[in-house]
Amino acid sequence: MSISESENATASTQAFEALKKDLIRGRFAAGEKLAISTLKTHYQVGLSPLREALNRLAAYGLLEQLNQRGFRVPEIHLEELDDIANLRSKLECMALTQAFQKGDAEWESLLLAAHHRLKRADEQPQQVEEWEFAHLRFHRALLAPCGSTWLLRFVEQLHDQFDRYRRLAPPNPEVRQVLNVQHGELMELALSRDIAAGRSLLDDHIRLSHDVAKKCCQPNT
Amino acid sequence: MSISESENATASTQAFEALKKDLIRGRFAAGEKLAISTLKTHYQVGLSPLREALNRLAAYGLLEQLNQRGFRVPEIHLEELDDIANLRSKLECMALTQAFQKGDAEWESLLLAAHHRLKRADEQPQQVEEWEFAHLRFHRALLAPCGSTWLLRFVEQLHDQFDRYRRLAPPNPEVRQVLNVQHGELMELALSRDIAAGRSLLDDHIRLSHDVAKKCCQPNT
DNA sequence: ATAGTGATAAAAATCGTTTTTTAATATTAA
DNA sequence: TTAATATTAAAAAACGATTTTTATCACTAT
Repeated sequence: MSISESENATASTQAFEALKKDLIRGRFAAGEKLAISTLKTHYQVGLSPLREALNRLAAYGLLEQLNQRGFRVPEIHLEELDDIANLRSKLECMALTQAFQKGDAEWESLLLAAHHRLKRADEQPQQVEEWEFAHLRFHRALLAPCGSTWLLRFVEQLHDQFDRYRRLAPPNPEVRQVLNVQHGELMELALSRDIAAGRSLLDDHIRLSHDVAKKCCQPNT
Repeated sequence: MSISESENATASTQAFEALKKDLIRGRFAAGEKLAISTLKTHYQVGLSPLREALNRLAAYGLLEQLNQRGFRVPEIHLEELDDIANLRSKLECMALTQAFQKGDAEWESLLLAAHHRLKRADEQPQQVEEWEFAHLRFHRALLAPCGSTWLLRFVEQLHDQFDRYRRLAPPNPEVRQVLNVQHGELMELALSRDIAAGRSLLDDHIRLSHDVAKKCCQPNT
């Protein structure tokens, strides 16, 4: 997703990425109206690049844009979480099938590496953002060779949407433990190209996170 | 998609919609670098709203954004057309299944109306944009009650991408004739809730357009 | 008391200019 | 002649100020 090769990022792009992270992390309340002048001082950017970032985020679906009355954080709805999770399952299983068919030895190495990094990050439970990033990268690596740019794009977008809901729930070590085991198993199934088992496990994996996220979704439905 | 309720649209939104239309219509050459100052005079908007529109279009996938070097129209690639068409088939068939299950009498009426408007538009072959709009609306109406906001969003996005390719091909009355018959059949199958036949026909429908579009895709692969 | 109207304050959107970065061209050294 | 460097021109990005729109609140009339 990130346009920037971490170097020459414009103020727009930096603001976009910082805001995106904070929106997924839950720094803003659901339904909250964003005060542009506040954001301006907080993110230390001018008005123009900030507005460009907000426009991108609205087009991406992490903000709502209301003509002549600014931007607001989307509300949380149980039905939307269900929609996101269900579609995510379908699209990721689709991608997994193709990835298992097309993935080569290079892919296996990268997946192994991503999994290792994820396990390492899991040993530092205080560094939440590092784990989140490693987690995202593992799931990306798993589906990367599926061959469809657009499918990967939508999967990423749904993953971001899903994470916004998931991260409303408080950390749960037991569940985390299960999810981590599943990551290892997904990697193994990738190596053995077991499509049926892979799809089934990925589906369980998403459903488990979904169930946890659901519990924190009741208040503002 | 359109944020504006056609009234209080901001300059950003107007520029976004005008540019989107022109990008899909093929007013710009594939790969072309957009000269912002030219666009400014052409669309009669200031720099800020124009840049906001360009940022939205890039996030939507109708433009490429290169940090510090502006915006360009994406290249045309046969492989991408295949990707778009294949994914579009899968997602639309998914949506069709759910729509046929959930659609009610109100949906049937709206679909009937949309089909009628499409047939009328087809009698005025010189008014291309009117037909295109009616066509888009018919396909929207067909899948509307599928129950998944996100699926509809992705379907719409792929439809726009697909149309950019499709509209590179010169008009073909014979093919158009077949497609129109299929629209009527799709409507009939919707009324009779024949999911299997509906999926199969929708798949054929997309494949036929795909095949036509393919022929105009060779030069710059 | 309530609905409607007008004035005021706040915020969003837009504009024109300045700064920064990239691209093109010319210049110099190997 | 080629490659590297400096210079200039062009374009993108960002800023600060202005305009426009919306929201708030007081006031008036019913």
